Amino acid sequence: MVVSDPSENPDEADQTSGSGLAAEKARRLARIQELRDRGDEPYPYRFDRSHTLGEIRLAWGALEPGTETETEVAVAGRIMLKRDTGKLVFATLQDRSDQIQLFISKAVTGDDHFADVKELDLGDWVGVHGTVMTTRKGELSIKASTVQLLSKAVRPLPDKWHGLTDTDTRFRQRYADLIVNERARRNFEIRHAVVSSFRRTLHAKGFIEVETPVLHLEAGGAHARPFVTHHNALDMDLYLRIALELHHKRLIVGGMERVFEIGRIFRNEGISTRHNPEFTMMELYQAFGDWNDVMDITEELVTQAARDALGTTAITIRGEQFDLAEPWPRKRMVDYVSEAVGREVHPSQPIDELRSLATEHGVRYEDRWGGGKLVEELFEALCEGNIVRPTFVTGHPTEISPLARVDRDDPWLTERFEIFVDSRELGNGYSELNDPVEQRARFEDEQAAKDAGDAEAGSVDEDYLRALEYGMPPTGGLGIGMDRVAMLLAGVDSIKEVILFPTLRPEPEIS
RNA sequence: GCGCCUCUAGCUCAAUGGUUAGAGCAGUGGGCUUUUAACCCAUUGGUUCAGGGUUCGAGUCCCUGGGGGCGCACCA
Repeated sequence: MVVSDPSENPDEADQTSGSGLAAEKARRLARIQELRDRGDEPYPYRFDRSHTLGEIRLAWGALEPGTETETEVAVAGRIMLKRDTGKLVFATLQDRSDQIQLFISKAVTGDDHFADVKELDLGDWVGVHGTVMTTRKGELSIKASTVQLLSKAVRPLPDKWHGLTDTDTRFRQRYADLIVNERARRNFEIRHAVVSSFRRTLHAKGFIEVETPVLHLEAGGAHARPFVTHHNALDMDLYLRIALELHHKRLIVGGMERVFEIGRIFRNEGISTRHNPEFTMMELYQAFGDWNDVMDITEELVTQAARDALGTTAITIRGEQFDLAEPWPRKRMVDYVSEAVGREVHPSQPIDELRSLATEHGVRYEDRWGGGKLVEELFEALCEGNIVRPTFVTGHPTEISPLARVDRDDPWLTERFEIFVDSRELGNGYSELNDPVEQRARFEDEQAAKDAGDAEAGSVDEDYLRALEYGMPPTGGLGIGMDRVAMLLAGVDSIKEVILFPTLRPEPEIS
């Protein structure tokens, strides 16, 4: 550890007057030195607490005003507010669970200790021994006998009332955002509740949680541009995964029957209110099931997550109330498009008809696109934006679904669905294609598209085909964007509100 | 990548192109033993994102660059 002598840094040492940031830091650093000079440690190693603040409120929240108890407690947290009335100091202590007032009286603590309390700054961490009481006005408080500094904050907190509002600062300094913005803390509690709820639901259904490689030889399982990295010892490029799918289905071949993973995936694409380059995907695969089974599981997962995170299945989207517990509509993509254009649309139609339909509705297309791709583009342009309530859009054209099984009733379509909520895609699932011969043909189509210049197209994954050749049972598979579910339940419009440290450009200079 | 908006004290915000850029909070000094964003008195603190330009005069207008936001494009 390097300890610098403050005298070597006159910029910081000689600015204890004034009140700029540098002066404020210098003043607090001087206080630290003062404590050490007299033998006190401003950064002690540990503190034993008897209760969290939430536990205190739960147990004593109903005390009558003006009650003094004999109950000795030890609590710890950060000083958020201080109200100094002379010989009596009120402070607001915050821990993860709650905020509770400290009642610190000079007559109780003694003169010397009280002087130290006066020296505490907003932002300091303290451990407090005292008794539970309520004030005359009924505020639940800890009457402190000792207030021990646990960690001295050198940098001042943001505005005590307004908190942090500048989004740039909030996302860059998430630590400060979490300290002062209750809303930010709540969003991440919801996210946690969603993730743990998914795990509980899936464990109860007999799914095994697996961990599969992040570094891939081929970035398969989705259409997206990958990040490339390099392994020095093997001297080869590797791709960060863009999906979990292909490894999971290898495990189904291996006989694991029910697997899931909640993992980070990476897509080298634009950043927006709905996209972060790294995000969290839950994928699951269930042997002997098909798309209907995984649609049912989807409803159950999200509905249960709402119960666990919010205590209700009622949610509001764009001012409209919906109950997640009601069955979600299931409707074919071709039916959406047919409805939007006023006549029957299907990828089997002559390509010229579909192209003129695209032109008619202002949808630009490329000549290499087939009818299936055109139908999807029409759906995205004309229908996607109108879907508000949770909905399964089903029957994606085979052309755009290289890993999905063809619909048992329609060879142009697949047994595939996407979940849409508030115009956003929440997830995707299908009856898995398990015929190795057909899978090879689909891969070869992908490879042809890639060779023709489609940067997001896949290629032939020979190892995956070898796995299929051993035989994959009929399987239903599902992928859900966990960040999007968290957004839905937290009621926020930006994915950055549910990702602790979203991807940002580097800061020019930190002061 | 394109368009629009935005950036002022540690934080939250003011400031018709016109004195020396202000206020609240935080900080500092003083007062106060039941406060609740405590209060009262006094007070410190600025590279107005950066660099150019127009002007007698620029936080304000223009240009270039940077950060961020929103929209579009991209995005299974």
